[in-house]
Parts: sequence; C-alpha cells; structure tokens
Amino acid sequence: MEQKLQELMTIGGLAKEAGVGVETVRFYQRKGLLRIPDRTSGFRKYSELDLRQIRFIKRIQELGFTLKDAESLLEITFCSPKTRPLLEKVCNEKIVEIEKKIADLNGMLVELRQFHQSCGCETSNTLQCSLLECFENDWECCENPNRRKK
Amino acid sequence: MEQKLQELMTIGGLAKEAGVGVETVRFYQRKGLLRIPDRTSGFRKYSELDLRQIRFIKRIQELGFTLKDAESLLEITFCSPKTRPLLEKVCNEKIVEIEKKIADLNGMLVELRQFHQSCGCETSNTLQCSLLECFENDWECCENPNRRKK
DNA sequence: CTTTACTCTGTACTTTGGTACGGAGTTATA
DNA sequence: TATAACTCCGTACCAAAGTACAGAGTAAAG
Repeated sequence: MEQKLQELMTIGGLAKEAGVGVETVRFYQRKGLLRIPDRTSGFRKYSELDLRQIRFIKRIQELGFTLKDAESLLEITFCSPKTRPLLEKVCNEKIVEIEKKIADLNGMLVELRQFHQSCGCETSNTLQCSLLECFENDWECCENPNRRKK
Repeated sequence: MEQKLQELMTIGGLAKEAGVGVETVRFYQRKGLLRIPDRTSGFRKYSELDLRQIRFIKRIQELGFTLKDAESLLEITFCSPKTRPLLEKVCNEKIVEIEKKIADLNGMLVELRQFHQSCGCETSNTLQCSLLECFENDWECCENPNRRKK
C-alpha cells in the first residue's frame, strides 16, 4: 500500500539524490553493495531504500572504512535469534576497531597540540626542531635548549 | 663525532628494521618521503634517522592519513621564527582534521554500541531489524515493536 | 675463487574505489 | 516527430600505495 505511493527513481535520479555519479551506482551494484534493482523496459528502478543505503555507505567511508567494511555492516540486516551470534561478532569487531582508531588519533592529537604549544606558536623562541624529533623526545626538544644535537 | 660511530644500513637492513619491503623504501625515495641517501659503490646507505622517518610515516598511515599527509607532517622540520607561520597553519589544519575524525568515529561508536545493546545481544528478543534501519530510526526499531514496518 | 645473497635500474603489474567512453536503445519535451 | 537527454553494456582508464620482475652488478662467506 505504501509501496504503491512510493515513486521509483531512475539511476540518474538516485545518483543525484545520493550525491554520487551514475557510474558509482552501477559500480556498487557490481560489487554487491546494492541489491539488483527491478527494471521497467530495461531501465533500473530504485526506491528510497537504495538511496538510504548509498548514504549509509558514504557515511561509513567517511569514517575511514572500506567498501568491504560497508558490506559487512550492511550484512547486519536480520538480527533474528539465529543470526545474532554472527551479528554480535561483527559488531564487537567494529567497536574494537573504532576504539583503537580513536585512541591512536587522540595520542596523535596530544602530540600535535604539544608541538604547537612548544614550537608552532609565536611565543616560542626555538631555532630549529622537527615534529619527528619532538615526537621522539617527549616534546622536550624545544623547551630544553641544552639537549644534544644529532 | 657521533656520526662516525653510527653504523649505516643497506636498504635491506633498513627495510627489515622498519618492517617494510625494500621496494617500499625505494618507492618512498622516489616520492620524496625519504632523503636521497649517500652511496658506497652504488649501494644506498641509511642511518637511524631514515629508519625513524619510515616508522613515523607508518604511524601516520595507521591513523588513516595518506602519504601526502605524512609528507606535510615531515615538512614541519624547521620551526624557526621564519617558518613558524606555515608551521602553525599546517599544525592547526591537522589538529582540526584529527578532531573531526575522532568526533565522527565517536558518533559511529555510540551508534554501534546502541545497536549491539538492542539487537546484537542475547537478551534482546527482536525478530528482524537492520543496522541501516536502526541507524535511521534513532535505534528505536528494536525497543519499539509497534513502529511501522516498511 | 666460486657461489649465494644482496643491490642496482627500469618497467610492469596489483588492489581499491571509482570515472570516462563508445555505440547503442529509450523516453520526454518542443 | 525530431531532437535532446537519459539509459544500457562492456571496456578502458585513473590515482594511491605499493609489489614484482628482468637482467645486470657487487659483496661476503665457505
């Protein structure tokens, strides 16, 4: 009943709505990231669901994951009691992965901020040092002018 | 003086220490990510510094940045008063970029955890839902069995 | 002093995530 | 009913970040 009201898009409309190229949609289809669409006289017809799916994929990509990852996340489709173990596994793996990435980025952020404080701002008066060196010297390269030069 | 004591490595030694392939080292050199090394009778000779630089590049990559990013970070090499404005700019850009990435990942994490809670664990008794759907329904797809099905 | 292990250069190939193109058919607008 | 704008398919191409030769020279160990 709602199905009837839903107007279907051509590949061009879908691509435009999703902010991707037509070729990208076909590419995703080839890769199995989009279901094989119905056709009216040869032309692919897409629904809202396909649009949402592309947006989801794009979101996943923005977060630094691959299309393969997107695929595995999209596979989390039926969380029936039967599929729950697999679901839980994939979910947990992703969570751990993301947590690790965040922790790493936070570390990097601390380092960059410290570098910025000690070397990259107007108030510092160091002559020469490098991010690489500071990074390896607990950021003392600039504050301590007596450290050995290599 | 310390230079003399420092034993230099061949490309193979360097690659092994850094955990990359020999070809990768040459590739980095071509890309300008490693300085052009001295040679003894045609063979490249590398120092500790090159090793540290490769490790730094690998670290940057692990955090989801490109070789181009690594290059720009490595360019933060002389923070003299002269280069400080550029340095500050690059630094700030990286910081903002990393902060954004972390925020995005945190958002995704929240969503995944919620999904896990409501659908992916043993205690839930839902029949069918998808990460995609839950994601778009403020994670109410499972807790609220009365919501409309599409 | 030979043999094995390394290094050299240059080119070509790989994977991921798309883009672009050529030549055809279809559909919508003037 | 033309004509533009869209779609079809297959194939080829692109950038990034390597990886893998081939055919040559060098170094080091037995």
